[in-house]
Amino acid sequence: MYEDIPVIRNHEVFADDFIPAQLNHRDGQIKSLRDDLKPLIDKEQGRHVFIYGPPGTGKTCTSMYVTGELKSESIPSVYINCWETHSRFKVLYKVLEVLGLKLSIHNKGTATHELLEKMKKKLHEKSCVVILDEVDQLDDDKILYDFVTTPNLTLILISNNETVLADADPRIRSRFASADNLEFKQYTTSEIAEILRERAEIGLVPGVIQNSYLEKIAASTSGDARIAINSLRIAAKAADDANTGRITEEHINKALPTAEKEVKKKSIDSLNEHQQIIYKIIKSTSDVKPSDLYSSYKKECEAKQMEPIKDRTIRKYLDKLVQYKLIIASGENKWRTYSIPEF
DNA sequence: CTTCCACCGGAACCGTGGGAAA
DNA sequence: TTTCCCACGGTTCCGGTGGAAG
Repeated sequence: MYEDIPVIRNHEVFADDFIPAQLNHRDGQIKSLRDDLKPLIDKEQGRHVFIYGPPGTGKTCTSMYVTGELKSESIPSVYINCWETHSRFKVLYKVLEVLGLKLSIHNKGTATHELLEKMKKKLHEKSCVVILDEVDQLDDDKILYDFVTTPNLTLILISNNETVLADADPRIRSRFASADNLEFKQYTTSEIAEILRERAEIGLVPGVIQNSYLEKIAASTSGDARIAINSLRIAAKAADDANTGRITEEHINKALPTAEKEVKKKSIDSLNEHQQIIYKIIKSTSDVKPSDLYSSYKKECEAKQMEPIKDRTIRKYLDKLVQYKLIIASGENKWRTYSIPEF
């Protein structure tokens, strides 16, 4: 009989969507965000917000933290990740769902404009906040116009890219001219270390990890809190599985590269069969020319006895892979080549 | 200078699947 | 049930771009 020596006390603490009770190192942004949304409490129009900054800087977390505070004022907020929910229809559908509108429709058979009308009617009497995470993944910016012309709806747009709105419809841009622009800079190494300490304190059994290990993780994750927290989670899980009762340096060393790969693997897994073939070809041939890519792809399909998709669709897929940052497209027209990013 | 070539990407279109009204 | 409606993913069509070849 083995004695179980747990290391992890609370798994939720290490989940991507965990919101700590006390959010540190983002005081300025939290205050701005609160001010922007404050009018809602007095049944007035809030100020739209545009949040930008590199991954793992607390953009999503901070938004959820502040909008969470509005719950006690019974102001609902709708969080939408535009990676998963990217069509105008689906976004509206989700908003209605959260607003508690009973929808007899499941998915098909209802016109988008009908959903829009329903939403506008509902928001006549009630205000709400809509958070659009990864806005640049929307496949149609009409939805932004829909939102911006809906009274009592305050938008929080989140993106890695500071310039997403630059080529949006001018009517959207003008509405966003008065929006609050909030920049989230990369965390410093010591800030990451402190965030890890906070998580360890509530998520791990006391004393199972040395401070210096937390600092080691912090130092090797270049300001990305999500990767840092995932590293800690993976190391803790390994210690739990090995039943060592504490996290060793070896656990840390193994966890660091795994955490970075995890994100990539997740997106590769979500690709369809054709996209995976294309990805593999690019991976095995550096700087592939489009014509070579098409022919290799067709050959591969023949070998697998599957119907190849058309070139135009391949181009659409390539576009998607570039957005996922799984591949890099360099050069224009004739000189276009595709390759896999370094590291 | 004109034609050709390889590629890009917008727009319209089409078949499919599934809910809803008749 | 049948008929209609509609979102969605993929396809068809095609104009544009810019260097190379004639």
